[in-house]
Amino acid sequence: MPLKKSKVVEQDGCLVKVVHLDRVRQARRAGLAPERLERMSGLYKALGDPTRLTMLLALKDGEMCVCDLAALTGTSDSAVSHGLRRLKDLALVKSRRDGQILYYSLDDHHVAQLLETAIDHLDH
Amino acid sequence: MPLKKSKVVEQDGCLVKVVHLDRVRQARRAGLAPERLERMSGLYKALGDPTRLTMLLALKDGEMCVCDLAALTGTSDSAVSHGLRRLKDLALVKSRRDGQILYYSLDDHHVAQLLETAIDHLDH
DNA sequence: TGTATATTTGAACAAACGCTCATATAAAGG
DNA sequence: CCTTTATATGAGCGTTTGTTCAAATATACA
Repeated sequence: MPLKKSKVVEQDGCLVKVVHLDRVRQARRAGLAPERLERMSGLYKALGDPTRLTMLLALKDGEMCVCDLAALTGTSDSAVSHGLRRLKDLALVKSRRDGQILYYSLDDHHVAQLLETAIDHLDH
Repeated sequence: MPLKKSKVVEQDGCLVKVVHLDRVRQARRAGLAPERLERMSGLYKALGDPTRLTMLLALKDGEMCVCDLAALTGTSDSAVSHGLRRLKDLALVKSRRDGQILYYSLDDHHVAQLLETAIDHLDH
């Protein structure tokens, strides 16, 4: 079997070495637009923090308010509030006010599914 | 409708205020073990970087070698290698050697599913 | 064996992150 | 109104992160 050799090609005005130029081009075509890629990694980044993740997993079973989530996660109300804002900006959670209390819950069923899929992967 | 009031309870030797103590206790029971939570957030953290995410999305369509991924992502071979090691430690990718070249691919179908689920969420 | 190619590894450093603290807003009740 | 309670917000700060650079492996080939 003949072994592959690398070529040096121009890319954005720079010289770059590649082994499978066709494969790289295909990946570039199939890849996400920069804006969507940024959104997608931002989504994962938000989920990649134990505190925020604990909140989301808890909200899978029903709505909770800020100070309950603070008691659960063992951090301050402030930290929880900061975290919830990020999750809300990404449409992962939504809130409902009842008097002074804001009840947070998962934004839609996609979010729970997102969590389930990752949990499935945990067991190898 | 009577509005909820917060209680102050003891937790780990500290005083913490909660509104729905029962709800917090339920969430604590249902929650993941610390070790699994850490693994899960570590998984998301690995996906939460544009460079690594670009690699994974590209590998969905077939295996690629390090320098191809470097050309695709616009970073150095070294950066790609560092990234791939993290993904490999989390069983997100696997590698196969053919001569001097290492071909990386998604570890199993779960990974592609993990990516698809997130892409679905992107469109609201 | 010696050179070239492909990838890995560790240290170093700037950038991004999550928390805390102090302060601000919002709603309820006296 | 004024106070209390629940949450939000911005600045500051120590930690983590991703990249680069230099040097180390590993395989192929002359």
